[in-house]
Amino acid sequence: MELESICFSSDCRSRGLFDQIADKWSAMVLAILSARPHRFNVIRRRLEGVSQKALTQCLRRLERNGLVNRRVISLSPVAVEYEITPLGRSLQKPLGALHQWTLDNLAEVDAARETFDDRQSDDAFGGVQVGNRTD
Amino acid sequence: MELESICFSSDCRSRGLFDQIADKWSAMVLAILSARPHRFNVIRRRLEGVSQKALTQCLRRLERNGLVNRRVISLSPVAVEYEITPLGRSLQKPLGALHQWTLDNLAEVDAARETFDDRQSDDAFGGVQVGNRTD
DNA sequence: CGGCATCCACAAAGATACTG
DNA sequence: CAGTATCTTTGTGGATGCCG
Repeated sequence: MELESICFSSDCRSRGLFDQIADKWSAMVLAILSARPHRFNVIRRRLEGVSQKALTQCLRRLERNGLVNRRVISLSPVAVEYEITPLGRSLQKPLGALHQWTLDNLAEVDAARETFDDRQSDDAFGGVQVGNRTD
Repeated sequence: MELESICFSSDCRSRGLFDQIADKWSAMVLAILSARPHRFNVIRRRLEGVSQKALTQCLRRLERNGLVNRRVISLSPVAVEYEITPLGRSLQKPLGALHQWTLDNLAEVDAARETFDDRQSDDAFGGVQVGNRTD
């Protein structure tokens, strides 16, 4: 299994990169941009729940890592467009596969969580309810 | 492109799940466990740089989401073994693909970062050095 | 419009110490 | 051995205000 080839040493630089690219906002932004370039506030609106700060940081990171390009279209009023790069497109597939996995296995994960949480409650006080997690 | 099927609404539950499963420690733990079950400190040692707290939390999360099983082998001295579940194995493939991507594209990302960082410095003070990022 | 700067609250990460 | 508890430090998210 190719997974065994993962490098575990603490100075393996792919660790840091993994952290930078594997987040849900990045995955969603790349998905949105895969169709065509978009402007900041359009992305912001489509990504219900993202703060402007979080989106700015996400786009900066994507830009710095070469996954999107930022283009100023016009000044006054300022218009900025973000477009996906070929490198960004290449990342889309694995990121999409991961997202697909969450979709396919949501139910099974939920079931596992219930089992786990029930077991925790029982362990804590033989049957006494302590309030269930809802996250 | 299947990526377009990503759900962007803020109540889409797959968002939260994405955040829970897409982290480097989880990917590495699953990779380690794919060969055979391992005990806590063995995993800890192979994952150079992970804190005991981070690993505990990671394993708890993996367990709660049904990706690994925790088995107490013996009491005094306490021995615990973690084994990957079928669900965990199914997650390994997409996670591994993501890791493979970081390996394949580290150089290209590095180049992009240099370009980006240089441009930032120039923008700030036409040529005056302000200290380069090293992260 | 597309940001950045600031402040605040809270969550997460680390280090250390202790336990069955 | 495999954690838990605690404390401290760092980071992140939200709200707000300002700018070109």
